[in-house]
Amino acid sequence: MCGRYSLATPAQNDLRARFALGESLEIRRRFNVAPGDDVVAVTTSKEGVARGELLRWGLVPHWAKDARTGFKMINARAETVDEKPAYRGALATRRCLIVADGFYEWQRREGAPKLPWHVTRADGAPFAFAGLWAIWHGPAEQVLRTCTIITTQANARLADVHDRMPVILRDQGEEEAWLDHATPVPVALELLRPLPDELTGRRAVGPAVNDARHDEPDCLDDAPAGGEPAPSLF
DNA sequence: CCAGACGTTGTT
DNA sequence: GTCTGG
DNA sequence: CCAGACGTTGTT
DNA sequence: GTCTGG
Repeated sequence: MCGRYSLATPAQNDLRARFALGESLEIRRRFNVAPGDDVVAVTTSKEGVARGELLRWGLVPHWAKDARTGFKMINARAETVDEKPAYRGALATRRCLIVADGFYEWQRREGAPKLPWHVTRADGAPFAFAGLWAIWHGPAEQVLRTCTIITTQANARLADVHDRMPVILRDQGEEEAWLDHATPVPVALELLRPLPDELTGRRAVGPAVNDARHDEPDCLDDAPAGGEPAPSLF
């Protein structure tokens, strides 16, 4: 799945050019983005123009009674996203990009603490998750713009760490197709594949990332020696 | 018809 | 809002 | 995803 | 165990 990620790339101007985020959007270096945070995203206006904005991670559908619903909807399964009532409408008209440069997966181990891995593109370049977004009108004048990250089966490169991974669009062409309102849903669904093994990089990291409130560079530090999976005793 | 869910992951 | 289950 | 709470009454 | 908050 995808419950934590990074956008640590220091070159903000490169990000603005690469993803058409606009000049005014504030882009902070993030080492530990968690559900409930405002995240850097690209949506499409009614006129069909891509624009950068901040969306709260955790989709709150327009019919939700309260905003806490979002914590249950941080991911949408690619295999069923066109069937689920909570996502089907968004799939047709509110697809978005969520800008990142890595994500974290926790590997469960017998007799040892869960080991976090930082997964990136093999070349370390920033990328976009395939996402969906929604607008929610709360009590008073409260308006929330929220999003979810689509997940799929993990590729072979990550199979020993976890069985799910977020959908990372492969290139700018796929990103434009995902954002384009003219792309029919069946065509958009074809983009929801695992990143190819040869484009995937991974590195075990230390426990700093475990705490969602800790958003510091040491989240990316190498796992301490002995943190790698020990040979099974049996 | 009304009531209640609407989500994913991992673990038992 | 829309679908499913009762 | 992980971490941390999981409760009520009454008083400030 | 399950829910909430980050």
